[in-house]
Amino acid sequence: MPAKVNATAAAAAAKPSVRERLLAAADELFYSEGIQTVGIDRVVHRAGVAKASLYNVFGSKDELVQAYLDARTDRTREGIERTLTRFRTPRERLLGVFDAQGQIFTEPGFNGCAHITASAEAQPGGPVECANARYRNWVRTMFTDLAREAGVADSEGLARQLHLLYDGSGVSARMDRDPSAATTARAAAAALFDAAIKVGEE
Amino acid sequence: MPAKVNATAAAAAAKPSVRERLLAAADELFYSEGIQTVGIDRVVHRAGVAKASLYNVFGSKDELVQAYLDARTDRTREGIERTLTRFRTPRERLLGVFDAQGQIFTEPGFNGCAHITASAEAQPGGPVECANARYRNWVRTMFTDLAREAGVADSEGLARQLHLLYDGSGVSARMDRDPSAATTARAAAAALFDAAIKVGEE
DNA sequence: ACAAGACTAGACAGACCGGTCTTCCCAGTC
DNA sequence: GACTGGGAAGACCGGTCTGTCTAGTCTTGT
Repeated sequence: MPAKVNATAAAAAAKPSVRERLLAAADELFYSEGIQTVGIDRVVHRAGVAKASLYNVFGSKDELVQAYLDARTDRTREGIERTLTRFRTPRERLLGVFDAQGQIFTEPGFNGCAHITASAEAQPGGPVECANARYRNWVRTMFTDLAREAGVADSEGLARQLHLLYDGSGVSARMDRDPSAATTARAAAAALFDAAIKVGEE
Repeated sequence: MPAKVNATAAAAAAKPSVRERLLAAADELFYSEGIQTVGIDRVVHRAGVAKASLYNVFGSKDELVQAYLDARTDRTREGIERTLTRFRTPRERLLGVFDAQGQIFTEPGFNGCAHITASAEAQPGGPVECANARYRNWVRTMFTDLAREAGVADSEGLARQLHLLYDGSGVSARMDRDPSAATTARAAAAALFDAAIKVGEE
């Protein structure tokens, strides 16, 4: 057993698994060019993997897309959580989400929120919609938790407002090619937060 | 000349022109199912028009898409302007944009902002991006004008914040299937507006 | 050494795409 | 009644798509 673990670990170090290579290729191509426009052939070629392997690991393109979106969700969550460790006060942590967003916006190759883009391309009822629901559920609960920890009475209501800013910021950063949308959203979030706190104090 | 005008007017009354039928069909199909998913054949069949006629009126599918988006922009503008006539005070008119949005969200067949969806499907640099830039430019100047008329000192800054809410509201209404996103956005807009007015009074 | 499974390479099928082109019909005009 | 031009119908072309299948190679455990 240890021998096998070492063997696979060494193989993973030398070369990522088929699944990882496929996910990496799918992420690069789907995110930058769109899901519909990128065909399976380009993904497998970029991954250096046979087509049959793709259909062995994932059953269809739809499932590959779903895995790509779920991986995006995980990476986004990790990035935000890492950024939030830099902040101490609850208010800073709440607004820090938009700082993390601004950081994402300035990364090379940024092309908007992958989930919004994928939603526009996918037909309703498919696995893409499920992945998007998971993502949006996480964002909302994150905002709700941060608002509650900051002492906001109507944490759920503020979270819904901040989620709108979060989505709108992503849309603007992509369509207007304006990374400063994050700072605009942060300023608006600060005003909404302060107003919500003031209401609670009354 | 008058005879010809009467003839074309009568024909238009009896049956919309080829261009109008194509635009109507494109609007129904592109908006509800997506641009990439719907092929030219389905559009011409729905419009009751020959394929050659489409390529006579519009040079390509891309141009048809552009015309479809521009028509959407016009209809949205008319709808919002019509709604705003119901409001008197500048504050009510500013927030009335989100009332108009809420009305759009509850219309049957609502499927999100057509421009955001189209942007996700189109490749950058194409005519779709130009149509989207026109739309977004109009939205922003509308918010800026309304904010200035309401006496907001930093009308441009508030307009950018409200634009984020406007976009986020459209995204949420589509992806969460929640038309109440408009009322959430309206409440947030009211808070941001009141905060902006208060800052100006200091 | 050898068997078994994982993986690659690529042909193939069936469907659909945007766009062009031909053919035919039919209403309006002299 | 002959002519004409706009539009309808749809065949057709080259290309691309997803997904399947075959055949061969390489690795790994025994």
